[in-house]
Amino acid sequence: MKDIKELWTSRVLDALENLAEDAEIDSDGFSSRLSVGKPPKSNMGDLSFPLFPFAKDFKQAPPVLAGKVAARLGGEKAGVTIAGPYLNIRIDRVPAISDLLARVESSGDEWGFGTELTGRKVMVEFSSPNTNKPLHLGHLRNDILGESCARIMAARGADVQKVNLVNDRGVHICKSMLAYRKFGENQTPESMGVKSDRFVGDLYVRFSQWAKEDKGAEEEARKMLQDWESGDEEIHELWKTMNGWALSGIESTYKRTGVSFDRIYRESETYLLGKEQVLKGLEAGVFYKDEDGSIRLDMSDIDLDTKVLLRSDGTSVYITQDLGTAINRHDEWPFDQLIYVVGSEQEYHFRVLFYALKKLGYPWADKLRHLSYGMVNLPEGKMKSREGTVVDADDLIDTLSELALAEIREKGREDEVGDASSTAEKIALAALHYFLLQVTPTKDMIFNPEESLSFTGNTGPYLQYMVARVSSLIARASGSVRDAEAKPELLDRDDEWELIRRIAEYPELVSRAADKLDPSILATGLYEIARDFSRYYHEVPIARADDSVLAASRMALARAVLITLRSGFRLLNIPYIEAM
RNA sequence: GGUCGCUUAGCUCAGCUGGAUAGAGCGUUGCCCUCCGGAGGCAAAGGUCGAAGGUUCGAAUCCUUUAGCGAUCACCA
Repeated sequence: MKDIKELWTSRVLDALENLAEDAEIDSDGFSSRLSVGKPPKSNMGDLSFPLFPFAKDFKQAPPVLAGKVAARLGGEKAGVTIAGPYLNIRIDRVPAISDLLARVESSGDEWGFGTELTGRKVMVEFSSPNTNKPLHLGHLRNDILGESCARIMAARGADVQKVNLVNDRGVHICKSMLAYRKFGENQTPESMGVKSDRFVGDLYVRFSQWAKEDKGAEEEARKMLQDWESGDEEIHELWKTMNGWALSGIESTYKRTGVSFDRIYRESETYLLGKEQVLKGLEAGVFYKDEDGSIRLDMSDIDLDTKVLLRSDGTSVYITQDLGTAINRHDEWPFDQLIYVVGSEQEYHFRVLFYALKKLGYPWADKLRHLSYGMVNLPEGKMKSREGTVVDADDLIDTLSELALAEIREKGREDEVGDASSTAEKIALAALHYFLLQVTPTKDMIFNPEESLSFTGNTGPYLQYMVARVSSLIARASGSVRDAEAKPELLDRDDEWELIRRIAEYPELVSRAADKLDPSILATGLYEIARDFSRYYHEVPIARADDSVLAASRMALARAVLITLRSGFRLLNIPYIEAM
């Protein structure tokens, strides 16, 4: 379809340039002014070229010009019509259908893949959990964005490495450790029968309560951090144990949601990095020593203030280690792009970080990118851990899963589904992931628990349902339909052509999603295919069409729909199920 | 206060480089199971695209101003 579009664009351009030549008009810049669109109604054609931009050159009204171009392109016989100032093109359907169906079939699981990113090494950092509490809804958005973007870029040929920088040290980590010492009574997640990351998280909450009553709590936590940094053995033992609990719990959530990493970095191993770089920068004169003794970055070039890179006592701040880790990573794996999937509240931080690296003279500094995603808010407002309004990731998936299971039972589909609880879990993940991905990443979104649990309308389960229906349609096709050979010329309905067009555009959607780091482009596209197919399915008999050749032709279309949806599911990390 | 972002139907969101009558889902109202899976389909109602200027043949889209909301501006992470 893309080729056809390009072909017609150049034909129209040629026609315009020829006309210009005849009239001795300068045709420079015509190509940049020629745009291609889609007529509002499909019966008007498949491609449209507005001719307003050339009216001035020719000193002719756009409709007159459109008529001349149309005539030159062969007029109606060639599929070219005019509608006022628009030049509309009707694509020759039969060869396009036959070509597309063949391409989808032969690509199979790799339908939608491409090569424009081949050879590019892309590192994607996401998730970044703290080892003092379980994952929450905000992490789920982060995780699915990172995972999905990684898969989409890989589909377009990139060599992707997914990394996770675990925040496993610092005063907040000490807080849950301190709470354990004070209130833990040597219990373990096993002895309490709670998920291990939840166990640690509960202690963190316990600390906050204690700190409210006792002003000395914060001070004790700071003291503990100092002891940790000086290598106190007992504290390190406790730290290892509790981090192990937190991490194994978090990892089981990753596993549950289908998120994975190629490399896990721990802040406890990286937090000392960067100091050297800052000192080198000071020597080179790109940073300066303030009169208070701290080493700073002057950002007046980009209209920002100054930023401390090293404290006056010589210790690191947050950005120091980020400088160090970025440099380390590039040394280890010279990436062409490094994408940080981090909330929009850290935009300032990344501006500073990228600027500092540029000042240090690293040419790859402009290959860094902050994929800044918006906050997930609740209808009542922000999620706040202090107020206990944070939505826990596991709880949320549990709830979704229970609802899905209840739905399966209510519909009496337990037998057809096989393992009902595992199917329910897959439906829950589809609901969750699709909900989080259908919104443009950069925008804040509102998560209404009741509404988002809905399984009807534009939702993940709706897409799964369509896939399940098509799957069973294909699985139950009779032998005569199976054996018959599809004839593209029998797919002559407008709704069939519309479906073909959407399927044909799918690879471009994947490509655009990769380029913009925006899976919502794909999510919307998949929904439209599913919706159109659903309408078609209601409208015409497919497997039960009048004769087996017609049935086989429609089945070929159904198969193309299935292949496309399944491909999209993989890229969006939405589980595929054959029955629900 | 500075910087960045957001504002489209009652609600949640689409709207590709400016192009023909601004689209979905939910909710509301009314239809459709002798028919391949009703977690479905069809239809109706619902909009001065926050406001005001400007650029343009043409603006939800670009520019300026302005209002409301949010984030951010630590020797915190």
